[in-house]
Amino acid sequence: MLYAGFMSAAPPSAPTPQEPVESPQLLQLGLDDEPCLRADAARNRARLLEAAAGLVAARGADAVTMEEVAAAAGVGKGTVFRRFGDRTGLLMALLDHSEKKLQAAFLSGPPPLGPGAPPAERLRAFGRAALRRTVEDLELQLAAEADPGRRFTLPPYRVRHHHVALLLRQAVPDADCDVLAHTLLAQLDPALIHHLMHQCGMPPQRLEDAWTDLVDRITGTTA
Amino acid sequence: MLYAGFMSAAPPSAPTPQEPVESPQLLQLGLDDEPCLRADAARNRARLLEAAAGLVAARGADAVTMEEVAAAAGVGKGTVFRRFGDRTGLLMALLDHSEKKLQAAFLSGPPPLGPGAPPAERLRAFGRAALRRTVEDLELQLAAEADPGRRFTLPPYRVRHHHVALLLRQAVPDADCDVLAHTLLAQLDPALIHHLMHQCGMPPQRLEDAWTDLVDRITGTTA
DNA sequence: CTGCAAAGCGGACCCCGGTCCGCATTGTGT
DNA sequence: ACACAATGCGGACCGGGGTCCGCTTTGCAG
Repeated sequence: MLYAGFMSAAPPSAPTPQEPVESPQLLQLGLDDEPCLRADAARNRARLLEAAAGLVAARGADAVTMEEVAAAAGVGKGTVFRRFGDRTGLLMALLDHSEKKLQAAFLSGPPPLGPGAPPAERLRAFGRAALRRTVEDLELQLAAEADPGRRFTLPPYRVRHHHVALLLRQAVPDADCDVLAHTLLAQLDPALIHHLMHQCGMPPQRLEDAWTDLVDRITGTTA
Repeated sequence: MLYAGFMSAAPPSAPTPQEPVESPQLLQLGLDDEPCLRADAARNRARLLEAAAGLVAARGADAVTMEEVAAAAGVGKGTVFRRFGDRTGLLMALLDHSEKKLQAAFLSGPPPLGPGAPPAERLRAFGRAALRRTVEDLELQLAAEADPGRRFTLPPYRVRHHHVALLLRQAVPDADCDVLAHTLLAQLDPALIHHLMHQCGMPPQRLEDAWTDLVDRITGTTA
């Protein structure tokens, strides 16, 4: 399970010794953020998030430029990138709160989402929850989708994948659950949701039904 | 089924009256390309493709810049964009030939890929073929992935989706085949393939097996 | 062969994401 | 209180994708 570098042919010579960003690669399991920054840094971070949220809300995620955010927060462009790594990082930070809430719910909340219900049941609940959460701020999720290559290595995805794979192993021990989990998660991909809802005009209910049906087929359960 | 604009909040005022590009939005069903260009245009197009192919082969897809391609072909940058629309367009044009071949094979080739075999059988064959074809030039496919939003509206994807949905409707008439087809196709996504093979170290055989297994589970077949 | 509209060309230009590095701010040890 | 690392800041800078518009080429009609 080495989740290292990944840039195709980039020489891994110097592992870029300066890289605070945030939670560089590790699983974000809920409650680790903000590794005690310096006073001014913390203040700027807060300002940036606020400014970004405001601009995004006002003009839509992909009409907002990094420089604008910096300006609105009253800091320099470099500061934004130092803190959040890149555009995707900033956008993800904006989504972080609600993602954490979802994570908490399916990792340790009450059944059927959390532990306690049978796996197939939990899978169905997971899909419903994730779907609704995604629909809430679709636009932002969409804009936060990194270049296709990184998608699967981003912490939020990894957590979801780990969870779904776990449930699958309980429900269908004879399947290749690692791969299957990716397939299931694909049906919750913001880009797909957007396509189905906004371009094909499907109602959210249909997506929930499709998820349920898929889980039923794969686990062999009949609802 | 309106597949219009799609840019979230962009004013659709002027539908950009000049847009030759190629096969703007329609299904590419095999044999429509090159709507008779002017002599010089055709020559430049050929030169560009050749130059691009050369550079990509030599230095890897994402180390090649549009300006380089233009220079190598002895034309101006503007010409590249006029002909191919954007970077993705150029890359896709490079993949066009092999994609057409695959399309021909599953649309009208011999069974089990083409018509004649039972649907579940055809689905299995489709996955195998698509998988192998994708592995062949993974890097290019990866680089050609557009921004996530456009993925599902690109002609090659639409053709595949249409095909898979058709087979599904025959095999499992009671399911939501439109959505299900997207789910199946997700397992053939170049980005996922790359992740599983190059970052998780899975052998191609395992992906083929996973596809077969998935088809079996969904169609209820046991073969 | 010639004239002329349409089609195509090309490179200067813009924009934006991302980097870099000399300077300013912290906060800690004494 | 002071000095001095370490940490962070910021804006000049760069590279590459994509656009624009005046000029050239093409090829058709007469």
